[in-house]
Amino acid sequence: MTFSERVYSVVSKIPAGKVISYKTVALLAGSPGAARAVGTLMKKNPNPFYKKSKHSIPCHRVVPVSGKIGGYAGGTSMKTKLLRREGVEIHDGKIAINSFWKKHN
DNA sequence: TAGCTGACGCAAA
DNA sequence: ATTTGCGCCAGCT
Repeated sequence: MTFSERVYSVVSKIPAGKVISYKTVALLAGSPGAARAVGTLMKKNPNPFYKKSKHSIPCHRVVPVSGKIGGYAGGTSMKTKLLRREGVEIHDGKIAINSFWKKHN
């Protein structure tokens, strides 16, 4: 199991309506300080969520710990729309703290 | 093998 | 509250 495989595995488990930070993904993937590397992987994402296959990766649900939108291959405005469509609360370009996914719950 | 890059994070200013 | 600088790590020339 490579780092990238673990990352994609974690991201694919994020429930709709919730988000997770790059940092947390890196942590769950077993490499605590690889937040930046996670971003690289999302950009290279081989399975965009809209394919809706069971292997799709909802990369739009991965955001910065700062609560801002962060980047997105299809444009940040698109990323915001997608998140809102799934029920994520975004006010003035900031994601509500309660929208962050917690692995327990 | 050796740099270079970036959808990040954090601390200092 | 913002902006800037620097460290980070895996992937890609």
